[in-house]
Amino acid sequence: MIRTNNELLNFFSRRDNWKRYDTIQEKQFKPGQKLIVQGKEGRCVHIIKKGIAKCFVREENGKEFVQEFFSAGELLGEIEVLNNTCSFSAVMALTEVVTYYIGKDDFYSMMQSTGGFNLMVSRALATKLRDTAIRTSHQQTYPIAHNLNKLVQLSSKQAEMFSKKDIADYLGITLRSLNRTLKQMKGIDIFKEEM
Amino acid sequence: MIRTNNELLNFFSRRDNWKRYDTIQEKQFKPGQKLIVQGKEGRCVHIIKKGIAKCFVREENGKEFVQEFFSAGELLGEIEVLNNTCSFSAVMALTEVVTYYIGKDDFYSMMQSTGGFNLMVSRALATKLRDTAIRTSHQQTYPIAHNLNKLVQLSSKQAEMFSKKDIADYLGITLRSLNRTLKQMKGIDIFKEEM
DNA sequence: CGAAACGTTGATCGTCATCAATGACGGTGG
DNA sequence: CCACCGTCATTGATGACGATCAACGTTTCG
Repeated sequence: MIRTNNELLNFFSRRDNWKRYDTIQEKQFKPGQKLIVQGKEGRCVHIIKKGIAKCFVREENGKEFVQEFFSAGELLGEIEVLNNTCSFSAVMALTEVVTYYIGKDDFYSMMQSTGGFNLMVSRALATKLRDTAIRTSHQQTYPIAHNLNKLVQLSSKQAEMFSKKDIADYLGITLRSLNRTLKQMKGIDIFKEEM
Repeated sequence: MIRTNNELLNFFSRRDNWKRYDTIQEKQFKPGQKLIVQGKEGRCVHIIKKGIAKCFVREENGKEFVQEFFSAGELLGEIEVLNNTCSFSAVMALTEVVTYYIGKDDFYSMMQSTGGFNLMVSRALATKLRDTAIRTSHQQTYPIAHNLNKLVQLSSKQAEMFSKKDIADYLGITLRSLNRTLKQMKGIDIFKEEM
């Protein structure tokens, strides 16, 4: 549920790997603050040093859909930078978040000249794509209870960090429906006093 | 609906760009034949030269979910190769398909040494991720009619190529529901005699 | 001053009604 | 025979409304 990327985290935790790039610096975000704004052009990428952020889309009908929760090592904004497009989703800090900020040009420089960095980026993208595709398929083909069950089993501890609204948006359902389903599951399943 | 990638297509249409790699060769697939089998380890990637293929997941409950339809220039199998994993989805030729086949090792060589190729791959991944994410969000937050409407408007001509079952699986709905919705829409909307 | 009483607010749940999507079954037409 | 549709029943998810309860701050009274 919360994605991380150890490879990138390790890479950036060694300052030597990037200190020659001017624009790279640490940035702080308070809970609720946005790292990326939906509809804006992408001028930089972030790699999360610590904290948790949610990536979500606000649809025209007002509904929110949570693409993913990101934490240490995850790459943000790379899609927009690579394709020269505006961002289709927003990223907001849920906890205090610290990132490594990288300007667009430096990001491209690193891709071209810093050994292995392009592979790391490609792998990060491939993993995201894989996870997204698997999740999509599951959520489309199974009812709420099944998906919620899976989610709770995987991450009942982590789930405490999120508001129920966020979890509902992640599952693509209403808060009301989430509560209803949780209620039903408590009767049947193992997790009596979770969440 | 049918994705293409001109950048990669152009690159591979110039034979000089890749003729020094031993494993690269053209491969042919007849309609119904599989380019990638779900659950198998990824040992190669394909770039489609011509034809149309569908990428889909068979879930444990027997349902099929179509991730995407791919055509000229699209990259297949890169996720598995980059992450050293088994494929979570299958790819099957819908029409006659011709691909550029690239063995795993050559793919990595090209990423490292052939100028600009790694950027092309990253961009291809980024585009796929973007499209997938946008589609997911839409399908989760809008009813069938809305999504189907959008799909028909974008690609009423292309749609003739596919079986209705595939379109239904792409939308994550039943064939029955697809027919029902189409019927309803014909009464209301512009496309009287489509599909 | 401090404690009890009050009102406000937000989150959750019971209930009922509604809509969206599916399933079943039989009929029709190419 | 198969693809499609009419019909009806059913399940899944949502929406609306009111009741409840806990949290919190404010008021009131001894």
